[in-house]
Amino acid sequence: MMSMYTKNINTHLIEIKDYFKVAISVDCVIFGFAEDKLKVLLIKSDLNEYKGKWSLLGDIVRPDEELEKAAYRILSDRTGLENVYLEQVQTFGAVDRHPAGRVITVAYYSVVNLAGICLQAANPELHWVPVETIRDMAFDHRQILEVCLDRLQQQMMVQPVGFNLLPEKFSLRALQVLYEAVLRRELDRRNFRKKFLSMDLLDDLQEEESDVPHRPAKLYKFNFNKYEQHRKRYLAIAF
Amino acid sequence: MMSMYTKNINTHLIEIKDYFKVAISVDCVIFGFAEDKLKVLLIKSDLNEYKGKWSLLGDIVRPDEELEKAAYRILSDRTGLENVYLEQVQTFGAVDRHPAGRVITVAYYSVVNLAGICLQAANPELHWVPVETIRDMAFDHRQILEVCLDRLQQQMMVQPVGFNLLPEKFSLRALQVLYEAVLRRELDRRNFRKKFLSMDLLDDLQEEESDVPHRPAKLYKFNFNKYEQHRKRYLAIAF
DNA sequence: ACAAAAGTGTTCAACATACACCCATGA
DNA sequence: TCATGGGTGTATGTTGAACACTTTTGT
Repeated sequence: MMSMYTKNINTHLIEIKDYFKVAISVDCVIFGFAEDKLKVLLIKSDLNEYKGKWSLLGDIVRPDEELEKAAYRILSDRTGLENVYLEQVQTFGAVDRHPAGRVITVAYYSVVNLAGICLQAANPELHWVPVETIRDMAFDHRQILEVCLDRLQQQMMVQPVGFNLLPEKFSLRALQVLYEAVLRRELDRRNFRKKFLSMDLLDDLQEEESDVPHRPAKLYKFNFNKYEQHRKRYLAIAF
Repeated sequence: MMSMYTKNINTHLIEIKDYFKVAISVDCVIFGFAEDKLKVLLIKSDLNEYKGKWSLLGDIVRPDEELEKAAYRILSDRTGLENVYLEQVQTFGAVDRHPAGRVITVAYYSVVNLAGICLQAANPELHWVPVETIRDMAFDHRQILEVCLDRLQQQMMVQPVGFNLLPEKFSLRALQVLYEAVLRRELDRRNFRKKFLSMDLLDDLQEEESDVPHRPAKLYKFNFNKYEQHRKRYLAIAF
């Protein structure tokens, strides 16, 4: 029974049937951004059925634990980060989705600044994998990833989630590369800059990049406070 | 044990603890439209704790049942309708949300043409309740309703879900009244008509209203096929 | 003839898109 | 001086918003 809390339900086979008819887990799709690519934090599955395949970070929810708390626990256990952006996406409950029995999983996605993370030394199997290189995954995790990626793309256009993927100080170029990587399309540089500068939510830090082999870019910081105050509501009917 | 399948987890107290550590249920927020008002199908709770309060339609998920199947089952049991629009919204898992123990519930919303529904005679407690009159509800159902209503409002602006709330043949006026009721704001008639007619997704049926004490309106039908083919993808970055 | 809702067009402002040149820096 | 990306403005088309009168029907 103890092992239920210390082992990971996705990487170690547990006879859930002996404890629960139905078990609840949380799976986290943790997005990061590095080398101009969108990445996801994944672990190699230990489970025989899925030996060597990539798996999301997940765990069962403890009987007295809130769902969101469980997601934060997984996140801080694996990345050491607290207070990160986290959002529930969807629940996956296919009867045969887990070989150990009926495991219904609630998927969350998170966006973190990958640069500020020391992966736990205890987990050499943990890797930041570029999203576009991912093919097979364990369980239905490929599908979960897909749905979370869709959600991220939608949110990026409507809320300032992207800034959590960058360091606090960033150039407009970095921001654009990020948007292009997540939305998977090229954007016009002048229009992109115009748009973000005209939103008036980027604080000009009066600083510049250094150590670049070309003209250094100005650095900005996203003003979350100003955003919270001037939040736009969404109006147009269009489909 | 048998009673778990025939009784409703939200209206009859069951000692879940004896069977499961955690139970999974599905709750359906079923929207309808009548008398120019958005309504939800609700039932009076039988549970002592929530005697007389409104409750969503829900039931526990059977061990071998897909989540979505469970939602469809609830829907067709209560409304007799098949093949309706149904969408998963969010999962609610607060530790104390159900007095019978830990019950994690997956919320779905549905939109149906209320006119085509005969409520099951076996359920005199079932009612179409105008959304704006709803105050207290059993459990956390008020919160669930709120979240589903938000989602419905968002979807209405981006996908043609609204048409499922109307009869097959409808006037532009009826469509506008529906949008105004769901989005809770007035819309300009000329702009509304222009927008929907220019989408070119409404088939002019060459029919008119009858028995109205004024000039009869033309009737239209939404062309779902055409929509599926010309689906817009959503582009602008705005927040 | 009157009441009640149907139907219709134009103007203006805001915003998305397309597009090309000069500038600052390090090598 | 060259290579590399940083930084800028204008013109055009589309779309949303505001707004008032005529038409058709039933009573």
